[in-house]
Amino acid sequence: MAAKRKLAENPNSELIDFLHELADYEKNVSRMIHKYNAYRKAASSIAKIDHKIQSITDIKGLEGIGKKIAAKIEQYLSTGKIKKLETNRGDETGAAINQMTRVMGIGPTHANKLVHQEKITSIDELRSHPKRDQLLNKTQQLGLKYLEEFEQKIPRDEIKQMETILLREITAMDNLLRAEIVGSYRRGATASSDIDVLVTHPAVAKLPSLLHKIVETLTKQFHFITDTISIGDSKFMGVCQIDTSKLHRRIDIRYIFN
DNA sequence: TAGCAACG
DNA sequence: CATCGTTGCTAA
Repeated sequence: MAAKRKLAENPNSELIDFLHELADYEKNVSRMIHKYNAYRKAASSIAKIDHKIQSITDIKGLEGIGKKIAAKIEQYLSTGKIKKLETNRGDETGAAINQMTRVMGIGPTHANKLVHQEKITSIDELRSHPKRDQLLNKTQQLGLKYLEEFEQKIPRDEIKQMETILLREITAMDNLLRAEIVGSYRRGATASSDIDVLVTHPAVAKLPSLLHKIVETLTKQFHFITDTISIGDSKFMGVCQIDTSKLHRRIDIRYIFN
């Protein structure tokens, strides 16, 4: 295989990162979803520019860049910094809220509640909190338990091994069932953030309970699935592990029935 | 049971 | 890339 070339970096990536950071703060901490959208829109406009922005005239009139954001970009161009961003970074409460949102299932609403009502300021404090299990629903408890593992990318080779097991065991259950790994793995990625499985059955009006059956088998017979986050008739979200020496991984199984 | 929160 | 469908939780 040809050596993988490093993707040419966007000439304005630092500015784009700053805008994303401002956006996240508005969404997670200030709870201003419209400001969040405005920053995202501005960032995506700038991402389309293929040369390094030299002056404010390069972006004046660009879609999604109004007075307020233009002023911040001006600050960035002249000083390399954005005051608002520096202020945000100095906000310890805001930092705590952002930490909480690292946990799967904890969004802006719950993160704010944990920090403002329970005065929790870090992941460690959340872990050791006496009321931890009352403060978090089941999804969030799993998210906290596996936080560091879920933040690790899954090497392609590991997904390949999982693919072998999944395809074998699912077709063994019913030889009409077809399973395939989709998502970034399917698109050739060398590492993925989760495993995305698509299961189809050619027969019409097949029982919706088939997904439950698949999940039950992979859990009880093979101990491949270790936890269920949510399960309905068409979508399973959970946790799996190829063997006990490997990390726990996020897995989604979608079942398409006609 | 509706409506919110979170995920992908 | 954002919007929307699916799922779970909880207040009413």
